[in-house]
Amino acid sequence: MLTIGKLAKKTGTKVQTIRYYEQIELMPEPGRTEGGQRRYGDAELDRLSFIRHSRQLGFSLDAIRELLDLSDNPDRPCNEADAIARRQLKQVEQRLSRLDALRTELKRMVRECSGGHTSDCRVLEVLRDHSECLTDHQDLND
Amino acid sequence: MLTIGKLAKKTGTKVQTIRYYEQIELMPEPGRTEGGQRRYGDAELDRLSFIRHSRQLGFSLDAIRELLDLSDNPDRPCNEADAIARRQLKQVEQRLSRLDALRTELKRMVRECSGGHTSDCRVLEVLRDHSECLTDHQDLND
DNA sequence: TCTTGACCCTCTAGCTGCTAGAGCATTTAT
DNA sequence: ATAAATGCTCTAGCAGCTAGAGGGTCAAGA
Repeated sequence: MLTIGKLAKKTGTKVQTIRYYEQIELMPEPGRTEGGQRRYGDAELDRLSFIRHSRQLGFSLDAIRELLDLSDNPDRPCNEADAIARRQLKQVEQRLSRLDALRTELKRMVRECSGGHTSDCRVLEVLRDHSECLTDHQDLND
Repeated sequence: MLTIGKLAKKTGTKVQTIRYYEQIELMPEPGRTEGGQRRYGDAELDRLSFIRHSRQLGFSLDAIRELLDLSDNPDRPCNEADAIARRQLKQVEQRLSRLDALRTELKRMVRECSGGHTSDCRVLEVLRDHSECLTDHQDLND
């Protein structure tokens, strides 16, 4: 039987976070000692590890809820879990390409820093210059 | 003179967001009509564009506050702005490498989906299997 | 000039995913 | 028996917005 602190250590989660997961019903209410302290068994350890692992992979708590649900019902078709993973993959790839563009831009900014005063600092200039970024949302009538 | 709605459109910001920026003093209090509606000029348009552009590059509101401060004081040395940009670049690169690892893992999960029932779904199995991820935080005494 | 509809106002509360702190109780080792 | 370490609940806070209620204002057309 594990105290909440030990469970936290074993899973690399914070104590508060575990209680939070209980509150939002991602983790079940555990048993308690006479004095009212939580005690956890292996099932909870597994579940929390699953959650933590999923979080590290960038799944939202809602997605994790779905995944836990699927894994609690082994008769449901696998493609639901697959779909969640695919959705997640798509999001990750989108984030990656955006970040990649940012990196390029930031590198350019840093490379071109004048080294002088802010009045001719390229970093600020790039940020100030919005001539190229008025395309997406710009309504030319206004 | 722009209404808040026009300003929002021109900068691709939501109206509520502009008011929020005013509230946290990232944007100045604008002039008002007799009836109490906000009216904006070019200075505000520029400032908001700067903010928006910086946000798109992933800067935090705090970082943006610093940057705006620098750009208001053209005599300060450029390297402060440079440092902020470098910090940002570092963060972006960290996020990139983490995301890249995630993508690999997710791709593997999706590739190996059994197509059958969740009971032997690789997606769930990978998530459940924490044998490799007990290294960082694991205290072997517990 | 009046009306209408699009816009604007403030205020409060909500979202995600935690995290921190106050003030107190329990557990465990010595 | 005592004291340190850990646990408890409750409330509030963080970033960075977003949404909705319940109303007021503005500008264009009839």
